[in-house]
Amino acid sequence: MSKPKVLVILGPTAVGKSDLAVEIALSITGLKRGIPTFGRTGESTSKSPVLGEVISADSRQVYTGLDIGTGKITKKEMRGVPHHLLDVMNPKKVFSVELWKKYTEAAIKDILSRGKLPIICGGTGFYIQSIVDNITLPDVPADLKLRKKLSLKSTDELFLMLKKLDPKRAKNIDAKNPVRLIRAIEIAQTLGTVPKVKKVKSQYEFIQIGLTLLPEILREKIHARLLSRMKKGMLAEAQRLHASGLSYKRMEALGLEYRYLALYLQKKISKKELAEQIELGNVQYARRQMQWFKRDKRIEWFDGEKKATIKKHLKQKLF
RNA sequence: GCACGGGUAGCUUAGUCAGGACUAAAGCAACAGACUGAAAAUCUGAAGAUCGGGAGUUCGAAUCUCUCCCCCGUGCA
Repeated sequence: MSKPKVLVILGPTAVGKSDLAVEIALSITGLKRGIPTFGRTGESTSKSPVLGEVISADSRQVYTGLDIGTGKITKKEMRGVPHHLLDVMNPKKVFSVELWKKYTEAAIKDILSRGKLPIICGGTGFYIQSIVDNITLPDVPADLKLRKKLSLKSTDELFLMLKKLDPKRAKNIDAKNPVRLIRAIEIAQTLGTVPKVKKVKSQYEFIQIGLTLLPEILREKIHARLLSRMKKGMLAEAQRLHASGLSYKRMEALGLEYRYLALYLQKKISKKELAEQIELGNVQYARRQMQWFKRDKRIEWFDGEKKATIKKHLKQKLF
């Protein structure tokens, strides 16, 4: 009895993951015992049922109201393909890997039970890894009060604290990273130690497809995308978010477009800097994403512009 | 053209007044890397400069003097 298959489409920002996911979802023409088959044309007719559903793996698209700036897929672009894990949290609150994993597990189960193919699509490597490697992280809720208190301390002080609480974790932690240190202290204070992360074999078989583009082409796409987002009213979106109570501080922490949009709205940077910083930030982000992905040797990489090749490959792979 | 201001890593600058541990510092970029309930976040590392060129004064010059070159700014023509 083979495991149910789950498709994963990943890659850096702006390679065209969302489009491909929808296309693949639409090109599945049948399922044999839970295994998809593909149509010759690669296009479903309006009458045939959609047999793939997309689960977003994007740490910012989970938030409501962050639409233009995150490049969230629109209803029209979905072309009838159901999407999960979009708009599940208010941006004033903090989402987490654990939550994503929990929701995603439920979504996969649900999609499979209806005889369809789950397609995880996104660029947040940590989220994807959490489900592919079936990681169990310590079950300690965020203590915002504690975090606030600890955030006033220096990294040296934090490191010393952790060392006292859990010398083992202190040994391999990044001693200069406040975010990591605070989280480790939070866990150690509740559990006594920071337990080792458990990796359990997943009940699913994940097929990870990575999309890449030449750096110059990616850069061009990022540039073009920025212009189109500005035209679509990204600035107004940020204003709307702030008007609805999202602090600039929080907006800055959301990163990339929102970080610089927040700075611009506070008049800390000029319009020219806004554009430059967003573009640069995205290019750097794409590199960081690749840095993460390239560790996972199970990912099969394809040129993002060669969709036909990918579909052909999947046709074999999924059978 | 004359006068004053300016020329220090790819970029923006600190240091020049009062020469000395300057064997030239920082931020950003570029490059490499980490990541285990914040991941578009957070963090690390190494590299990078004959201090515009030359001459001089001095034990010692990015720093003082002379001279040449370059760009911009302001004033005078």
